[in-house]
Amino acid sequence: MNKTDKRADIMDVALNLIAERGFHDSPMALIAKQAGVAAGTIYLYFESKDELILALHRDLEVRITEMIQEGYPAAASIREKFLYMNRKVLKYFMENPFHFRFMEQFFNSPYGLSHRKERLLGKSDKSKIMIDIFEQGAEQQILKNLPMSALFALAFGPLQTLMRDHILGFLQLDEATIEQVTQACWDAIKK
Amino acid sequence: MNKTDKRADIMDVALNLIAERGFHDSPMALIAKQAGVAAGTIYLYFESKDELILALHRDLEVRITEMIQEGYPAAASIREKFLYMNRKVLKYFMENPFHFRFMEQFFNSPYGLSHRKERLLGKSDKSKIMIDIFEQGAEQQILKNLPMSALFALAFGPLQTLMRDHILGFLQLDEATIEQVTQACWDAIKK
Amino acid sequence: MNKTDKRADIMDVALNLIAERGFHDSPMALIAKQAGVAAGTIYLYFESKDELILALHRDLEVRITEMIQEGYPAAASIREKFLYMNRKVLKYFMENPFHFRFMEQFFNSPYGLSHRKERLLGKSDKSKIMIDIFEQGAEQQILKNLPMSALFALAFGPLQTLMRDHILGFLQLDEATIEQVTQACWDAIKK
Amino acid sequence: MNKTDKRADIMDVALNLIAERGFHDSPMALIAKQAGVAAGTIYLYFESKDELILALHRDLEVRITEMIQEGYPAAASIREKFLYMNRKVLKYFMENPFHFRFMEQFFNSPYGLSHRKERLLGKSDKSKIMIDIFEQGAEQQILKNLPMSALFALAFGPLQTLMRDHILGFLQLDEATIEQVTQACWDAIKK
DNA sequence: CATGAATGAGCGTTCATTCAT
DNA sequence: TATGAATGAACGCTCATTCAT
Repeated sequence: MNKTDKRADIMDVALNLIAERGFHDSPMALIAKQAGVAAGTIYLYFESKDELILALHRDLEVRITEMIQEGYPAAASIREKFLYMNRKVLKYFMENPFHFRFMEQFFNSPYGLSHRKERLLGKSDKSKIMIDIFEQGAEQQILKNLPMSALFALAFGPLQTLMRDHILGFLQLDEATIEQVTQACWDAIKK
Repeated sequence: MNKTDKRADIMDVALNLIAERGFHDSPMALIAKQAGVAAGTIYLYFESKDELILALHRDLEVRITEMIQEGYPAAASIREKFLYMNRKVLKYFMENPFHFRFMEQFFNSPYGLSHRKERLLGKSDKSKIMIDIFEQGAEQQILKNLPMSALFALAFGPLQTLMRDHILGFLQLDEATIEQVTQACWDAIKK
Repeated sequence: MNKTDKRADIMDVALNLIAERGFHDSPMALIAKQAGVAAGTIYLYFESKDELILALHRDLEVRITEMIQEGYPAAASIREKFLYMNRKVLKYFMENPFHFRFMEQFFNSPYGLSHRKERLLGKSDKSKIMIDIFEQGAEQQILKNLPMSALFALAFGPLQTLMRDHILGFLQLDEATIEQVTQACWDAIKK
Repeated sequence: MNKTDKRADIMDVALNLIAERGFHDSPMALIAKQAGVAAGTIYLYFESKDELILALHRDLEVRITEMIQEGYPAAASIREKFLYMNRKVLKYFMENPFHFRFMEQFFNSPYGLSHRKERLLGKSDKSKIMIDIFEQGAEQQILKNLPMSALFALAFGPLQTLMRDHILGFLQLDEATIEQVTQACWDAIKK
């Protein structure tokens, strides 16, 4: 087992534990035990628990960005781009509910706050596609004349609520509903 | 200072602390100190930290429910009812950002989960207006043919995201934007 | 309700609580509540929890001493005196199991230790009858030639063990068994 | 210092503290301090204070059982077996007064009660020798016709009382007295 | 690199006692 | 006398982090 393996094991276990139980109910000792390493070993790969959590978040962000970019119909209409992205994000989180739960925990914690504040100026890669869609939409007068973060809220807020309900078992998302909701989000932002 | 004062002081301090720092970074000792009482005093009014948190939630729920019902245009069209409610909720949370932050913390914790599970069967008063709007809308074929929780997500998901951004300072919500967003939410759910 | 009533209520409740749950699981607040008085009221009658406990012990000691002396066959043979006393003590505690449990708790605590140490010199009233029996027995060469505390142990140790088992439900003491055990204790000390 | 050392240190200190001061006047912090470890360290070896206490009891029970069985005259007469055991127990506790005090505390607490209740059905090893003696005695018509717990009380109750007095300094037990008392206990149970 | 025993500050909670009313 | 709200030291216990091996 090489260095990368152990690091990956730790991250994997930590992601799942935190997604299921939250930061404060995921002690380092438990993460270590489930990852099959000693408690001290985690500190060879991560400076602190905070660093581990931030690393997990960075990791997820990269994976999600890549996922969105893969197969992105760069040449299609704004509407099609939007529907594509929305569908894809929804399906990704349905297939990876722990990633969704982790992200929710993250943004609902001091980590998330400072993270977002840092990103305010230099926009992240993740947002690039969003900006692509929303700015093009504004130029072409296709979208409502709203601040970008308002468009963002209208486009993704519902997905977040929906995912939460789905993961907690309050709702069964099927293909047809996903399609309708995705379309409804478009209705919300289009002019 | 009478009994109610002290209880109210504790709740007030706890609400603000928890809204700003989360449950796990709001020790009882700190709540007590900021409320100007001894640590043990909190336990005269609340059985445990959990009970304090649940009491805060119950309290907020009542206030929010009352706020929505106040001036509710029961005789108006569904669209007008919806716009009224959405606007009002948004304004309330803008004026009481700590209430919003607390609620977010609450629903993103074991408390919130079990709370929602309990409410699944016997719908709460809070939801009554929602159900009023959504069920009437379905009957009158005005709204999209979606599960109620999907409609709920489309109607309120954006507000949540928006509020978060507003509170964290990423966005300045003004009257005009509120009006546009509210309208956009209606576009999302209407047929 | 006069002063004595309240004092008596507090002592009564405290005795029962302590007998059932022990000293440290009988908070003053609970004693007060069950006695129908305020917590502070106890301190009008007793300086502290310790004083309350010591008062309870003194009270019981008096009652038990009186009980033994009542009907004591001062003119009978040593054997009959002894059997009388042993039977009577056993029956008393069977009828007042909480008194027994309290006494056990008491002697098994710092209170009991210091209490006994104090009594070492000036013998208590309680022991007077014992001394009567044991010293007479020694003079008349009826009893084994043992230190008084050894005789005491042989005469009462078994009763204590038996009472404990009886109260905890490990044994059902009936008249016949009491008679046999009492006789057996005599066998142990007689020459 | 190896793992066993630290565990043993903690147990040793806890035994002595509890024997002298009782369970609720022996805080974990004090045990830790006297054992030369940090408070948290105790929890590496024992799940809780309760577990520590139960472990102490189990440990003592084993030692005492072994002590009794060592040199037990299995082939001798019932009387000799009984005298052997009684003498040995008495001497053991005289040499290890803290073990006696601990056991007293233990059986005079919720721990002891539930422990005895559990043992009522599946008799413990410790009792095996007792049962050996008492049942054989009953069969051979040597002992009084009494319930086993009554015989037990007559045989050991006095030792308990005696030990208590000895440890508290109210009585100096010498060889001759031990012998006489042991014999007196036999007188109490024999037919 | 890896271990895991050890640390100790900090947590939620209890309760004997006080004191303003 | 009587109250009971208020106190705060002390408790059992957790866990992120360190360091000798």
